[in-house]
Amino acid sequence: MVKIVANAHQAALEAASEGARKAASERTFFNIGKAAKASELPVKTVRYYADVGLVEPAARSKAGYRLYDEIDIERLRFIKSARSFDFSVDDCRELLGFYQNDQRSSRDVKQMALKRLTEIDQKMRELEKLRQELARLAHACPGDEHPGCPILGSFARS
Amino acid sequence: MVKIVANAHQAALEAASEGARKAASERTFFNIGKAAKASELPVKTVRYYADVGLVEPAARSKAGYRLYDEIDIERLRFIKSARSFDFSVDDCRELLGFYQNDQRSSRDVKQMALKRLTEIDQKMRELEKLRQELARLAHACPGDEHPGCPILGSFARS
DNA sequence: TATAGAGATTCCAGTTACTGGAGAGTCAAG
DNA sequence: CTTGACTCTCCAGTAACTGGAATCTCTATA
Repeated sequence: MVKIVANAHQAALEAASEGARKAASERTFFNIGKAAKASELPVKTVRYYADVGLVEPAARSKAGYRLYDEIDIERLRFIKSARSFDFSVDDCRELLGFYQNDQRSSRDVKQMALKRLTEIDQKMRELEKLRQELARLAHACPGDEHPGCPILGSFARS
Repeated sequence: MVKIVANAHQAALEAASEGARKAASERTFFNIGKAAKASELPVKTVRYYADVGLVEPAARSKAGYRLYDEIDIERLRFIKSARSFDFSVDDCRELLGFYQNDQRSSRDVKQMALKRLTEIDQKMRELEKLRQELARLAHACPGDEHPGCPILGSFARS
């Protein structure tokens, strides 16, 4: 039996009792609005992830509505987390692949994490340099009604 | 006397008809390649800045070549510096406006610098949080040939 | 049952600051 | 006169969405 949940109240009920009943032949679908809410992503973004083949809905309704099952929603949540670390969408695709592959090695995942980490470190070093220099300039600037300004001066000179 | 560099023999005429911005005598023009080299910007970028009205060439040759004078090149260099602090192109437009306006107040410039500074600080705080959390996860990951991985686990859970 | 309103669809455009490339014209040197 | 280096304009693509238009579809209510 296939169930489609499109109503908020009903969806809540289904979601609530989700753990209790994964009875074999029963399947609960969520349309995009519910999937978005459940994964805390904007609808537009969920649709985008489907478009780029990152998380495609398990099915479509007769009317063409995207239908997400619980595993899809898990995937969406996974992506949301990975994206929050600024992994690119492509990296997310790869991470999701690892996630779904129980033959993976944690080595591969760790490698990606370390790579991302060095990128973050690099970015932070750059920002720190900018911050220092800009702070120095701002500090030297009187910030009054006169035109004399070491910030502009520095930009002009360098 | 008007001096023209880089194949721009018609520039004199055009510049003259535009009205003298430099007292009547010597004017040297550079075509986009020279201007790019002088400002250490890619040709494409210089052209782009012209397109978006950030730094428009003082003149055009008969054949339609962009002709930059020294002041233009100063502007390009100014923009390059400002951009290196990650001021947006719009902010650069504003900063350039200040730079070229001797009625400016250093207050306005300083305000922009401080705003940029808080943005940088904000970004650094975010990155620092990411870095810590990701480092924690990576540290906890064995990085071996087994599938068990706290990084994936964390993404799945959160 | 008619209908209003919420929510879904696709497709297109815009965001930022460029960058790459095609096809064509221009210039100086040999 | 040809060659090669430059330059021109215009179009497309980048990353990861986001906004909006025009058009269904579903459901709750009068």
